[in-house]
Amino acid sequence: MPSDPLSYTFHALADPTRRAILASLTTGQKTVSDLAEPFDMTMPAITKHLKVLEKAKLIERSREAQYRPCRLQPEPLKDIDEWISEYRKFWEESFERLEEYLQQLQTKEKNDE
Amino acid sequence: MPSDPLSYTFHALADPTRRAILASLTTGQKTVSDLAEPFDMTMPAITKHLKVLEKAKLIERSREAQYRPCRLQPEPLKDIDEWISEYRKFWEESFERLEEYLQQLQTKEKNDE
DNA sequence: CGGTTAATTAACCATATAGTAAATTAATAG
DNA sequence: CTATTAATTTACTATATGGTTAATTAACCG
Repeated sequence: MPSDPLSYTFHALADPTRRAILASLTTGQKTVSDLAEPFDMTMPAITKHLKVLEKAKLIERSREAQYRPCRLQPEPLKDIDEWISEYRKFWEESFERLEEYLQQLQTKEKNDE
Repeated sequence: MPSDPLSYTFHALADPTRRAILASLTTGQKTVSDLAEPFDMTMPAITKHLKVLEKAKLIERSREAQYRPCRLQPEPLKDIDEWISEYRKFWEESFERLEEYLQQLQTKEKNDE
């Protein structure tokens, strides 16, 4: 388990349950029971997922009476977005090549008329 | 190991060696030995990392004589970019709130003059 | 106080990962 | 054909992950 922040974030996102938890938090803060409800999984399993998300700083937790509400912390996603932006030109280039190819096809069709 | 494509991609990216390999491939295709060279790691370890990247469709491989050149396949990064774009508004909102707060500070300072 | 609800911790299990060294495959070069 | 280079496969290790059940902590309610 590499311990640099970017690896932690990617690792935390590499699980559909954890991504679903994040999605669920986009509508506002939730308790652990709220978050666990849609999943066919015991509470300790959810607690573990939340720890992974917390370690990656993707969520923040507080305490309200016996509840421990979680809320989304988008900063690490921003870091991933920045990392990935270095690669954006590669799929944009592919897209340009595709466009070019499609234009060539169209030109060819016109010539065939 | 969740087997949906997005989880595979995030998992593949959750390792600094694999991200460095991808970065190295941005300058063009490379052989396995080329890719292994900067790392203090044996060849089989690199082969394993390449398999993870290949399974995630982040690289594509071919054969040229006794070499097996790798090249970048950016499509899965595009998928991640699309996934993350759903969350973009969250850090943009935070930024807006910060801007708002800074403006309030400035207004306050003017009133204090 | 005693009972209930929310959540975590502890102990455990099966499987996956990340690496190694040694053996093997595949193609080239002489 | 033989030796060399590139890379993979095999077999093995240690550690991490993702889940379970049972026990424990923490705060509220009557």
